[in-house]
Amino acid sequence: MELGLSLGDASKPFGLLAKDREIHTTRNDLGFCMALGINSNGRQEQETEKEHHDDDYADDESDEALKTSRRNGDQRVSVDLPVQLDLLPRAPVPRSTPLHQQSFPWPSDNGSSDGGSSGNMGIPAARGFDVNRLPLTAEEASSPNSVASSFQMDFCIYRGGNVGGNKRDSETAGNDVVEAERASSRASDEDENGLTRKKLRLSKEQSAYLEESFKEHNTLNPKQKLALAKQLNLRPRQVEVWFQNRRARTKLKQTEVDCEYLKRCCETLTEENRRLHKELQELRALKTSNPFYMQLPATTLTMCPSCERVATTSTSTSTTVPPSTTNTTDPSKATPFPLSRPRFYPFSHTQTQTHPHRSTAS
DNA sequence: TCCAAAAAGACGATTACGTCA
DNA sequence: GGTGACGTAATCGTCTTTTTG
Repeated sequence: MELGLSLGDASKPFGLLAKDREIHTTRNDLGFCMALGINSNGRQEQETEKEHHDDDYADDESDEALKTSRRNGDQRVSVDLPVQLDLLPRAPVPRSTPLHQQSFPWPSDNGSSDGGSSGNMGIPAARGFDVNRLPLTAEEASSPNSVASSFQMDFCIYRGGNVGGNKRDSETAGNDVVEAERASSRASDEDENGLTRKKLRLSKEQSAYLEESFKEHNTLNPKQKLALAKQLNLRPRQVEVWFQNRRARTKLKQTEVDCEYLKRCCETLTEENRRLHKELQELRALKTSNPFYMQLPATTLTMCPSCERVATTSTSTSTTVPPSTTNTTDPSKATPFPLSRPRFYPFSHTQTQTHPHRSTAS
């Protein structure tokens, strides 16, 4: 099943599935481009490797190292995106930061890449966005859900100065320090009761990098997730949640666009319906005023399917009526939809013409 | 080969937190 | 400083698909 919607450039053929590259390359041309497709087996190819669903990054790492592929390393990264939506600004995303200077370290298809060894993309490992992997005390380490780690990220970054190329002005940094201190206070409280939900704000760099990776893959397989988590020093669960929320936002935007488009279609069709009603009334009025108007045998009214000209054929003559000369409606109110259905123009026409597509004998 | 249970992932709905006007 | 709106990280429940015994 395929469903495609393209707004902004109807002249370009709209390809579905495995066209995400094309969509990306034509981003400058498209204001909005969306594709929905389901491949042959009805779902995106699923990553086969199993991964724990946990909140402990350390466990993630150790478990991941012990995992073996159930399909002999069949770590295929799906190319066919079930949903493709490009709602991004036309301006290309600036890649001036080191985060964007290199491609994403997606594990190769053979699964040989561990993400960590495939390149750091210019990101200093464990520096800059170290949210959860900074040195933990034994107590903190025993509490993987503790928010102390996120506090440590903030505090470490700004206490340690410009770490990892995070260039923030002193004012922002000062606010962050205050925020970090607040987080520290909360963290200590939360560690005691463990009830309050923790929430961290991803840095701009992290968000930008996740955004870039989302443009390449809107879903992640476990290896990709782990690699991304390593690169950004986030927990895999955080990456997973971010992608989940990002997909939800994309879908929401997509729904909004769909609604707007359907609304415009509805308005246009309503206008067209109103116009046709008006035309019908005019025809009925004409018929009433001239009761002999449509007394021709039905078999004498024919229409050319190609040019939509109505020919009133009699035993000896054939009269064609060009639509443009007989349409009583305002041309400026013509529907923007291409009207492919045949239209009947029953006005009498004294001028006898030869139908261009048929001989008078036929 | 069939089947049920388990596991994993995705999604929708919702909550809760951080930021800003 | 308080407050509401908004964005978003995080959680929960459910469903679907795949794997496994």
